[in-house]
Amino acid sequence: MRIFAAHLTARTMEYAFREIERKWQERWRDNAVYSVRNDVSRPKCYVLDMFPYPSGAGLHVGHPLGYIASDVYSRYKRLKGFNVLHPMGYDSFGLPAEQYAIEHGIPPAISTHNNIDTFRSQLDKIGFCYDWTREVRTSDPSYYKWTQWIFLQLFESWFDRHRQQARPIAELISIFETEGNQQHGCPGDTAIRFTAEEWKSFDPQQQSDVLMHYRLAYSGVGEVNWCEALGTVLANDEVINGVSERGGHPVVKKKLRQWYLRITEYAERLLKGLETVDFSDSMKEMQSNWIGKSYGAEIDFEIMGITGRSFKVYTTRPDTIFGVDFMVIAPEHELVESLKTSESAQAVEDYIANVNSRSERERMAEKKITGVFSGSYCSHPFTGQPIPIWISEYVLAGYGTGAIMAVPCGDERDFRFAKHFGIPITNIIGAFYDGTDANPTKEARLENSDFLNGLLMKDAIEVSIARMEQMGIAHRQTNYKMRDAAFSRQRYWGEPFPIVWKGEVAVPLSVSELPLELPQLENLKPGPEGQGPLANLPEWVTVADGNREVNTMPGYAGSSWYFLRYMDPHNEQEFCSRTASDYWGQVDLYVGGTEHAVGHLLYSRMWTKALFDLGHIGFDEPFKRLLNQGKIGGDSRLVYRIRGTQQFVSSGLKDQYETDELHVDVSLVDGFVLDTQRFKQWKPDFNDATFITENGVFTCGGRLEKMSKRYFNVVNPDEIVEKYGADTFRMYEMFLGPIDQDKPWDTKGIEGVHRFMRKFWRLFYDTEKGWRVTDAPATDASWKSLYKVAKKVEEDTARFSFNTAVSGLMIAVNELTDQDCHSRELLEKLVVVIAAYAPHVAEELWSALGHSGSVLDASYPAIEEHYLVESSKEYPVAINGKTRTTLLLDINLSQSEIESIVMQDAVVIKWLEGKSPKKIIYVKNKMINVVM
RNA sequence: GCCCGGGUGGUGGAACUGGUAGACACGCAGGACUUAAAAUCCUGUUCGCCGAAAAAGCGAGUGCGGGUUCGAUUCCCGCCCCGGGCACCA
Repeated sequence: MRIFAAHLTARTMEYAFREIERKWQERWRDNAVYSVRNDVSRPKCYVLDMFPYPSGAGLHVGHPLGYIASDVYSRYKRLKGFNVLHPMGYDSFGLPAEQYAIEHGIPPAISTHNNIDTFRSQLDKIGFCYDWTREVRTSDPSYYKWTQWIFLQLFESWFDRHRQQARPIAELISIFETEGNQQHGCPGDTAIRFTAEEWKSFDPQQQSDVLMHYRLAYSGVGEVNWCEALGTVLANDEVINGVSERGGHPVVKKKLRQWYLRITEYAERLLKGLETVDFSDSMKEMQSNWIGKSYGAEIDFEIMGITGRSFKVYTTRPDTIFGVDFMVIAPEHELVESLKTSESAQAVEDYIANVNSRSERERMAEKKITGVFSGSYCSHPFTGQPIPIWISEYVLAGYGTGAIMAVPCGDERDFRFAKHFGIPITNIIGAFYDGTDANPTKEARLENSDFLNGLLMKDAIEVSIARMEQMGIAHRQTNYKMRDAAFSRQRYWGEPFPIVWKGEVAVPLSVSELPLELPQLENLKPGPEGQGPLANLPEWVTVADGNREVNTMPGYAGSSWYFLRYMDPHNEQEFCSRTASDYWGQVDLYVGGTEHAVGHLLYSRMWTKALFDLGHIGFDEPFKRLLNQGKIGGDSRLVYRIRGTQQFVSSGLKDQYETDELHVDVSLVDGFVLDTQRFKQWKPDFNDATFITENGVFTCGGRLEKMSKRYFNVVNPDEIVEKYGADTFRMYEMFLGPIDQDKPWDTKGIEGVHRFMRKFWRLFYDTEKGWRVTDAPATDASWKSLYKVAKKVEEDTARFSFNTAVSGLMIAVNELTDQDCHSRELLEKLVVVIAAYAPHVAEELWSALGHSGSVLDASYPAIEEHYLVESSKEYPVAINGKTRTTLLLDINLSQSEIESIVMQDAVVIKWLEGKSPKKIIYVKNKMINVVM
């Protein structure tokens, strides 16, 4: 098909990547090459990138790494015959846009829109195969209509612990009407118990309050960091030493009404579900640590002096019951008031006041031991001895019962507390306790432990629980560290809650009233009394017989279900049709960073489970397989200035002077060599700079660190694409190393990949000879090279070993060049093999080879194994495990044939020194080892 | 402190199930082509010893010290270092 080559000018015989890439990007767009239909007749593959927040800073070369990997994988699967869903969109609600609006007066909707445009234009240059007709934006009312709808689904549901699934709240109401809540204890407040008759006697307000304790999305009172001077609520990391980070104003705990998701009800299923998904072990580990399941017992202790009053502690080590030297309750514990005595009252109150002045994060970070004696005692259930009850912040109100039994000989924190306050320590583990440290062992034999004496601790756990259960003072209890997720923010730029408060009753909007649009608002200052900015819009807040909820949803609301919307993005009747979700199902490959390990991934897993329970989708884990890409670090360049001067010294000589180190923009440096002229112009300070060079060259120092503007080490993908082309950029990002590892960016290294691209091009075109493809048959050696690389790219892409796939392509191109192979039949297949990695050049050559459609509609070549079969192999021959020579041998030789050949070999004879070998190990197709 | 990753040439990395350590690149050195440069191509490049050099040969070598094995980057035990996550969770 020389016709196709004929119109090419000499200039285009060169690898003109800029023209090629522009041309194909336009064609892809104009012909909607990447739009995907929900074609249920074809096998599906769903490949998804983690939802990006469109930040104003733009992309650096580290950001697209995961996108390139998922793009390569998507294209590869399409070549293998799959209908591939590969969408992209924006998690466009969020705090940065709101903060930007407050500081610059640009409305969040506008700045977000601009950021998305920048983001998109950067992505487009890299040549991704996203189906942009499916783009979603969480801040778009047509999207958040369904976020609100799902919120209402959660609001109208409760979790049936017997069935371990969500059910409609209406079913709970009918249960209450027939049998009260005897079978379904209240997750929000275990003290709530009622019969059917009592339920019916409740007024609407009481019924509403009870139901709120069951709902999966519920409203409750939570503590926030309240800063009176700023009139706003602060996040934990905005509070330092009890004052606000901005301005240093005092911050106090304030109880505010908040929304929560009852994710704790799903703890068990979130844990179990990990067994069914293909995530890395470390990712599963992080999630299960976060969920934090533990087995133990709740034990009642009688308080002395208050007849009949007792309190519960939670412990995982009931076997240590005789080692209890004191009790500790959280400062927020409800018994604090009743435990304090006239002598202790002042100290207790001072302590509580001090604790309240600090954020939870600070309390957790606190290393000092603090606490106060409550003034009261409880009695030991077996010995009847009095045990002092202390109050300390190291016990958290939200975990277990908010009270512990302290066993200083076995628990590090209890030990330090006892030492600090001079509380005597009982030893129940003999020599395992040395008096200088607690020992948390379970292997000791118990002493001083009455009926447990002589038992191994791990066995005594069961014995002690059984005994205490029998006595009616304890029961087994499984606990989870995880807490319910706070689901409201006192902010503007988020989804409004579809809730109207009528008195104290939260009334949901009806579906027909959705979306409840976020009103335009000029002034984004906080509302009165810690409320969000929406409280400043009374005309929006006030509705007939009620007030709208003024909180908005947090960032993770929209991102918890977006993968479902991509399946059916324009559906105005449903969040996603069941037909679409049944077809596309789970995300087959989810690509993103580890920073979302416990937040986003757990929330979206919970939403998926709830939607599954309620019958809206047919699967309960959203992501079948997770690939975490590593980060690309920056390679900074440093110059050394002699202190107090404008004289700079080359890095090899810097130790001879007293110097200060400065970061220099990496674009001014070639490798390590500084362009001193440009450096002088870079900043006014350096106009008069002088340089002490080494042999006329000024070299910089280097350091690997985070890619960041302040280190001047940011490399913009736009520049790389402009200089080398998108295909080279994609290939190079993949070539850098294993996708899941962190690695430094080295712009210098991209040259090698670009050389490879040109070498590949020259299999087809030569600047002088023009089009080189011929109809001559390829040699067997060439076919072997082709099928070897086809097989390698296939296997390596499937297991995400993109770097080795690229090196395989390099080897193939090197071999085919050496073989002077220009066979059309062979090169057509090679173009398909490379297409997923370098899509633009593949399209160009596919077209030049005479094809009219996209190369993506070709099929990946079937491997013809017979070209790969070897008849002989060069075996390494080792003497005692050390390779001494090699022998080219037929692959099908027997052990005895091998032995006789090996024994005649001169090198082997030399090493044997006349002795006969003990044995000869022959592993077919691997190696030969002569053991002396 | 606990948990999870990871330590291989000057650099990024390869070696997939225990079988020729260093593929493929970068960089560097030398050479060809060129008036010159760019581009391209060729040769060499783990370290040490031996040698004028090349070839050949020998020794060491995958963070350190042991072990299992005919054979260990790979498996086991004990350390060291780097990166990440969690951190009073009873």
